Amino acid sequence: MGKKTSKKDKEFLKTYDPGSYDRPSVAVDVLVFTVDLKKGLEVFLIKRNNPPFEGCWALPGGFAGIDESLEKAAARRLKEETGIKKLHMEQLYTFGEPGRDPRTRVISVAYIALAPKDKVGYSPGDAQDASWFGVSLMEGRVVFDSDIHLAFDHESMVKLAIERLRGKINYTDIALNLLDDKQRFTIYELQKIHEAILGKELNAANFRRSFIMNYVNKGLAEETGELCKEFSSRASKYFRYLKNTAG
Amino acid sequence: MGKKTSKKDKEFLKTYDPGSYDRPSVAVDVLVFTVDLKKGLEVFLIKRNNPPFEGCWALPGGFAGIDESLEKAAARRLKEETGIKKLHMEQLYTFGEPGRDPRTRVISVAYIALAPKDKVGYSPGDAQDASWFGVSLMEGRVVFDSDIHLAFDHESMVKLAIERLRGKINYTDIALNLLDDKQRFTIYELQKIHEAILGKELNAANFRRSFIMNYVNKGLAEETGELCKEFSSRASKYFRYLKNTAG
DNA sequence: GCAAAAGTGTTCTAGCTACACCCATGC
DNA sequence: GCATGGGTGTAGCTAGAACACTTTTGC
Repeated sequence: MGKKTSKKDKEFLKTYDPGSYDRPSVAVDVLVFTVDLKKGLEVFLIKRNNPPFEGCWALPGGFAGIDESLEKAAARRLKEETGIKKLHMEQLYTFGEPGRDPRTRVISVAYIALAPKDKVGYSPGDAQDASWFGVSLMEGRVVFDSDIHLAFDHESMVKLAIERLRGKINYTDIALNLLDDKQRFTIYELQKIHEAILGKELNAANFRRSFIMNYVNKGLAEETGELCKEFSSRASKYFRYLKNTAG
Repeated sequence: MGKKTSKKDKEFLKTYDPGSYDRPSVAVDVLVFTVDLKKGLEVFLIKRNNPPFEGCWALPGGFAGIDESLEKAAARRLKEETGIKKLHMEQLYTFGEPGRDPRTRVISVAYIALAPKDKVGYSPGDAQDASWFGVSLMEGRVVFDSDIHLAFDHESMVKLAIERLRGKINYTDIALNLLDDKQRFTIYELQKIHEAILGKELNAANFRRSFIMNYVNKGLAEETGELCKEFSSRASKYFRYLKNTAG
C-alpha cells in the first residue's frame, strides 16, 4: 500500500480521460427463441460467410451505437435480421473474455428474446442464410437438430440461455411470450411450450391444475368463452392473459 | 426489405472496421457486501471528491483494461480499494443506458462480491474516504443506515444486487461466502447472514433443520467436533463446509 | 431466577407427483 | 373401436412455517 500516488494517478487517468485508452468494442448478441408446438425449442441463427468462423452459424448481433441503449441495439439487430418487432427481451449475461473474438477485443452483452413462431417475418432464402434450428440441452450439453457448429463462444451463450429459461419458467410468466396469441391460447399450447423449454414431458392433468392455480385463480388469466378445436377432437377452452396486454 | 445492399454495407462496416466507430467505454463496478452479525448487511462505498456527483458515495469501479477479462478487472479494482483478495464474485448485470454517466457513454458491468467481515484489509482513514454502510431493501426501496446519496445509477445497482442475493440465497450456497471461516462456523452465524440478506428474522429451529437437511445430510458440511462458546452460554457445534474449500 | 442461544418434537399446510378414470370426437 | 387430447378425482410425499418445549450456562 505504499504506492498511493501512482494508484491515484492511474485512477485519475482511467476516470477522467477514458478517450486516451484503448477500448474494447461493445456488441450485443441476441438469442431469439421460439417454440414450434411439434418440433420443440428453436433458436435463430445466421450463417457466416466471412472469416473468422466462416461457414459456422452465429447469433444475430452487432455493435452498439454510441447513443443507443444496449436493449435498443439488441432490438434493432433483431428487427433487422428477423423482422420481429415487439417481443419479450431480457438481458442474459455479458461475455468479455479477451480472445473470445480473434479479431479484436469485443465485449458482448447477450439478450434473450422470445418470439411466437408465427410472428417471425423473416423467410429463409433471403439475402442472408439464416434459419431456425431445433435445440435442446441434454445432460448439460447443447444439442442441435442439425450438424452445425457455432461461431465464437455462441454455444456457451445458448447453453446459459436455456439454463436461464429453465430456471425462470416455473416462477415467471415468460412462457406466455412464446404463445402465438396471449389473448387466445389453450392450456395445451402452454404445456407444449413448457415441455420444449424443460426438455421433458409433463403430466397434462397436473399442468392444467397448476395453470388454474397460478394464473386463473390469481386473476392473471381468464377463459375467453370461446372453444378451440385445433389440437384435439374434443374442444378445449381458450384463455386470455390479463397482464402485459400490449405484448 | 428493399435496401439489402445498404444493410449489408452497414453490417460490413460494423463487423470489420469497429475501429472507425465511436465506442462506448467499458467499466466494471463492484458491489462488495459483507454481513456484520450485529448490524446486518453492509455495502462498501467510496466518497467522490470530484465532479460529477462530488460528495456522493459510489461503488468501487473503474475502466476495464484492453486485455483484461471483466472478472479480473472487477477483482483488481476490489483489491485496490479494499485489500480483499480472494472471495466470491459473480456478474450481476450490465448497465448501459446512454446518459447514466454525464461525461461520456459508459457501459458498466456490475459484479457482486461477498466478503467475510474480518477479511477486509481496508481501514477507514486511508487516502480515500471509503467505508461500509448498513443497507437494506424495504418494500422495494434501498435504505441506508446513514443519510447518504449514491452517484450515477449506483442505487439501482444496489437494489438489483440485494434482490439477486435474496433470490439465490435459498437454493445456492452463496451465504457461506460471508462466513468468517467456512471451515469453522456455527448455524447461528449462518442464520444471521440469511436474516441480514432477507431482511427478516427466521425461526431458529426451522433454520437449523433446513441446514441439516440441505448441507449435512447431503454431505456438503459436517461437524468439526469442536464446540463454540462465542455466541451463547450454551456451547454449540462448529461445522465445516466440504466444498469450495479454497475460498 | 432470568435471558438467550442450543436443540428436539409435533402439527398443519401447500405444492408437486403419480396414477386411475371418464368424456368427446375424428379417424 | 381406438387413439388423442380434455378434464376430474384422489392419494402420497416433501418442504416450510408455526409453535411448544427442554437444556445449558453466564449474568
